[in-house]
Amino acid sequence: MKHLLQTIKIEVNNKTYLKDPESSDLGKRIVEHSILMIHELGFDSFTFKKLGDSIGSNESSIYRYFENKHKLLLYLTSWYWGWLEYQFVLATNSIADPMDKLQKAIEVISKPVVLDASFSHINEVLLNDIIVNEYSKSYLTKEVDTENKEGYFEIYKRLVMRISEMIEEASPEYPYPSSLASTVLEGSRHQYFLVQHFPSLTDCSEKVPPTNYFIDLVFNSINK
Amino acid sequence: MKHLLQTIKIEVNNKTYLKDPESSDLGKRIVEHSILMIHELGFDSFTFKKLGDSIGSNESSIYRYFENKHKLLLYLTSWYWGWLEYQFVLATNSIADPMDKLQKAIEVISKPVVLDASFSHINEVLLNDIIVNEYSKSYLTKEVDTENKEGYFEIYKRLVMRISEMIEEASPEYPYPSSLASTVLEGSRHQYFLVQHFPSLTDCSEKVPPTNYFIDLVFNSINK
DNA sequence: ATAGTATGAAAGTAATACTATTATTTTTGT
DNA sequence: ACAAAAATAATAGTATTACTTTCATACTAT
Repeated sequence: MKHLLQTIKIEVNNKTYLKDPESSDLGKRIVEHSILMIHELGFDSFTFKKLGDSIGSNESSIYRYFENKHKLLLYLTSWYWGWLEYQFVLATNSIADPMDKLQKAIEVISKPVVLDASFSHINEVLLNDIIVNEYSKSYLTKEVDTENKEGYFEIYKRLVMRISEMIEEASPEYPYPSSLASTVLEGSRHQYFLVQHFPSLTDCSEKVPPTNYFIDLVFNSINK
Repeated sequence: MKHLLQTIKIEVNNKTYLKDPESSDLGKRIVEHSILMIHELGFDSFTFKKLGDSIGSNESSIYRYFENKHKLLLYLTSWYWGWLEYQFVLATNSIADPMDKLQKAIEVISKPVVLDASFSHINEVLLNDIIVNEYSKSYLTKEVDTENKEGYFEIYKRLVMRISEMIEEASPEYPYPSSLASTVLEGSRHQYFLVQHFPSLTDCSEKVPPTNYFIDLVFNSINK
């Protein structure tokens, strides 16, 4: 996917950070290496201490950018959904036919992720893998309702609603557009998880992405 | 759902515990109060220290039953899936027609949970809520592949496969029975989560359980 | 009566998730 | 070129967690 504009910045809720990591070299290195490190160690074993050591910086400096590692995860996941939303809008915007539009939408959100050179310090392939393996941890907390009110999940919700609206446009009588939209977005990442860890529970594989399954699912649901 | 047998014991992988909690009074109180406490505090804030205090027992005594709180979560989740599988089999076993059977299966796994008096120290309603809000944490770990090999997710996998087989029986040509089965089981709990925390992302509600949505989804998929 | 088993109490350890203080380096405005 | 301000680094400290260890006590079965 190519960008039309040279300089795009994915806007993330500014409560996720104390200081915008895009505003400095250290900030970008924190983001860059946190992705590498969370991918390598898993979110639970990842600490700011280890991250500081790995980028030759100090724990306390990282705390000036992010309050704690949960907020960093919210930053990374919001960035991811913002990035995906951008591709989603770009790919579907010009399509007039509601069915074609919806099909394209499902493709964008369920196809394998490839590197996007526009954001040099962010490895989208690894970040996608973090989302597949850790995203639920960002909202499976006792603070989810407060954080939701504070807007930490806005981009994700907006994306689900965009899909939901497309389903409604393609089939105004279909009674479950929001549930179906959330099923496709959440389910898509879950199918990738199953391919990696529980291959017997899915018909998808390294070679068969969940795209065909979800296209089949959605179009059979709305065209009874 | 009534049980046919007076004394049913849900069998859980014995590696989840050091000493079977069903074998003693203290063990049962650990399980009983861990459910109350995880439900109240969330899994992340729950500790064996707090649990010990609340049941008037000692942290070290709890460690004699469960290695750590992750293993306790594996125990509770396995018990839950075993309990659900029992109801699933009981409800569907005698149905001959594959379509009726499948419909009943979806109902059992997606309907709201009610208290089951057969297991007096386990509150199934609260346990179900724990599954909705915490289940992913049992497998979103770096150890998932090892633990999967060691059989910690057997019951869950067996349940997905039972659903998958029913889908195949109802519609042998349908190409994604496993993916659809995992979507229904995982998606069902996700829809309950959305009802609780992100109601704008679902068409289900307190009054409309996800059952109808999933029946619609499955039957439109397999009867093109 | 006693050996074995279950539980409790208390203390200790290493790691985590921070906070606070002070020092040093870098950047910026004039 | 120089001073002030801002950013970063170094160090130390705290409370909590997730255990482990040791020892004491109680209860249980023969």
